[in-house]
Amino acid sequence: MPRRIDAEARTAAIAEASLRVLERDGLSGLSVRGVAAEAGIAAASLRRAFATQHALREYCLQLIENRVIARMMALEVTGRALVDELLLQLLPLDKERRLELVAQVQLGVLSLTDSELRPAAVRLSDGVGRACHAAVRILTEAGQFHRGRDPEYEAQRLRALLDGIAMNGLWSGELKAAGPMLSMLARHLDELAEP
Amino acid sequence: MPRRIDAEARTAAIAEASLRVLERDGLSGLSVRGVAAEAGIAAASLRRAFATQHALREYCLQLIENRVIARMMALEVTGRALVDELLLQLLPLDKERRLELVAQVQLGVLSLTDSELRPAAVRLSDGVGRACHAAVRILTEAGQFHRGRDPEYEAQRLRALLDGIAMNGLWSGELKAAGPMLSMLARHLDELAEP
DNA sequence: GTTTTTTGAGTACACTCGTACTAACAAAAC
DNA sequence: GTTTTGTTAGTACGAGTGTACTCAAAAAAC
Repeated sequence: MPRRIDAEARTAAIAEASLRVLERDGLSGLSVRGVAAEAGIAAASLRRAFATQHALREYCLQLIENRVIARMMALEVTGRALVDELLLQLLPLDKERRLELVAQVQLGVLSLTDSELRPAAVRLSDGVGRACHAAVRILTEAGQFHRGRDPEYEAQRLRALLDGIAMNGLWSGELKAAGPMLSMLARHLDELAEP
Repeated sequence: MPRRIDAEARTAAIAEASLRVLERDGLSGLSVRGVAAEAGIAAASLRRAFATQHALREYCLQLIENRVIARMMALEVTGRALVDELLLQLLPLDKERRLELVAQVQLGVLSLTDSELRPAAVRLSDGVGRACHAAVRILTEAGQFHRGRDPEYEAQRLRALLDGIAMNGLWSGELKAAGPMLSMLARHLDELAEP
């Protein structure tokens, strides 16, 4: 009976268009009409996939989480190299990751004053924290984490540092700050193995 | 001839009302009518002080910078204690500082897609960087910065860490994260004096 | 007193917003 | 073929937006 049942692909395509709109026009551009135009569909079709704008914004955060996790799962290295690649998925090093991060920050800031959106934003934020704890664990197993250091403290400090590097990278234009971001993170990880 | 010439006090009062609106309602609440209502004045009076909404947003960033700098100038301690107090002015430890930080992040994120607002946001961001460089310099002069460490690297890392701590503090509710933020920063500063 | 300037309140315009409809068209399932 | 479902286009509503006016009231300066 149904004409087509690619509901998942449709919602994903809409959410990806939303991310592009968020990076180009910011929060004010994330409207039903604007996203529908970016996705190349009718506004009514969008509202069939997402009944409210809140559902759309929530799914955007979900999509970002899914994309980051997918990239992390696809990594095939181990030890320190894995930690490097893991954390690099959270920095705005190329167009794709910058797109995700800008969208995440825009929606995250919105969640500060939109209580409905907070749970989704907090979930994504918690994911970053888990990744940093995992990074410390992997370093420990690889013998690249000095036994005298406090794993819990270092995980939290790494998380804050990572967020700070990412934010500073956002203020700078596109790729200008890719080098400094990489070297600072690498240098910090190096230090974890020593004193 | 003029009725009153307290133009500066008026603009400052409006901008302070804007910060309150930004924290309570977010960017979407920063409208001419909304801010005028919060400031307790007529919308026409607001538009006499700020001809465009862009001028209002720009002055909000200016006001935040002025307030932070004023607090820093008022500090009367030296050495490590000065560094502590200096950096604490940039963390959301109480209502006033959280208000400023939320407003700053809201406008900063807006500046990502509003090129007119970028210069003001970048100026404020640069101020944070200068504060971190000053912090490292003060620590060095006080003998609390190990000679083996790289001042430039440590200043940049401190800046990223500070931003990250601040952002993480924002996602957490109000004062819940004040303790962890303080201890993490203190511990990091302690380490700068050693290895 | 009069004059001058700012404020306050109100109104208006053209626009966009989220949301909710309708009606016509297209394609797959039976 | 018919039926069922999804897409499209269009319209409509009430609300909010930035911006731009007008006009009466109020207060300081002369």
